[in-house]
Amino acid sequence: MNPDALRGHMDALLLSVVEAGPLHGYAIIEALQERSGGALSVPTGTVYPALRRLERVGHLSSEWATVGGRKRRTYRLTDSGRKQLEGERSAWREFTSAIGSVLSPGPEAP
Amino acid sequence: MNPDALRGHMDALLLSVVEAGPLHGYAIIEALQERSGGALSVPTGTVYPALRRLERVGHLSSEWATVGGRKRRTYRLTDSGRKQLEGERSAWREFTSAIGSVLSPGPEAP
DNA sequence: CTCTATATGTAGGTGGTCTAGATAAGGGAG
DNA sequence: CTCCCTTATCTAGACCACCTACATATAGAG
Repeated sequence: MNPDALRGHMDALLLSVVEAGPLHGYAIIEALQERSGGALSVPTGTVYPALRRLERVGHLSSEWATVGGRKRRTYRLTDSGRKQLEGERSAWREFTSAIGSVLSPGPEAP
Repeated sequence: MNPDALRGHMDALLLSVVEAGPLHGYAIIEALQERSGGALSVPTGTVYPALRRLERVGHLSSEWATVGGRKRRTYRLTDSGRKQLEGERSAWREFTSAIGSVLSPGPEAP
């Protein structure tokens, strides 16, 4: 997967993964891999800063938890984040539609 | 359209637009707008350097023409570019599939 | 003459992502 | 006990595709 292709879609991916329930960063990375059928392997150096950015703008909130001696920062979708995710989903549809119509070799039918 | 979303898909768009026949930069920008239903308005500062980059790597070739006193640099898809476009199209399908499966709220069926 | 459309190009800035490395604790293998 | 893998988080710095803004030039309309 070309890294540049993810530009501008990272937020949607992260928000979508934590939609069902709170998750910590490491689990988010695994969830991305799993739900994409292994196609998405996003490095930690991308995910952790992105999560902090999303928290900074208010789309996520976080709290620390300790499970089995391991410290985790668990992220939760805020109301703002839920609205944002809605917007991201419709933006995604518009985006794929626009690119798809340029990429598809078929000429317009009369 | 969020500019970042286009990252990594510009090549596919440009190659696809010149697939049917040679076009010059200005016409390529108009074709992108038209074929996307107005969704894609890519600035000249993006397109011209991108076209030069694609020529540098051999996916496009160019020649100057003068039409009605205006100078145009007309770009043509090379064999290498045609192969590249094929690859870009399949990459696009994989990309949309991967993102789509993460973004879609539906849980996997048993 | 002025303004718009056509047409191409560059310099410099932005910012999200990646690379690479640091830190730390649990648990199994040997 | 020691080594190593997994789990878990974080940051500094580099990269580079894209954008903004500007410069240049001709044709044609008003």
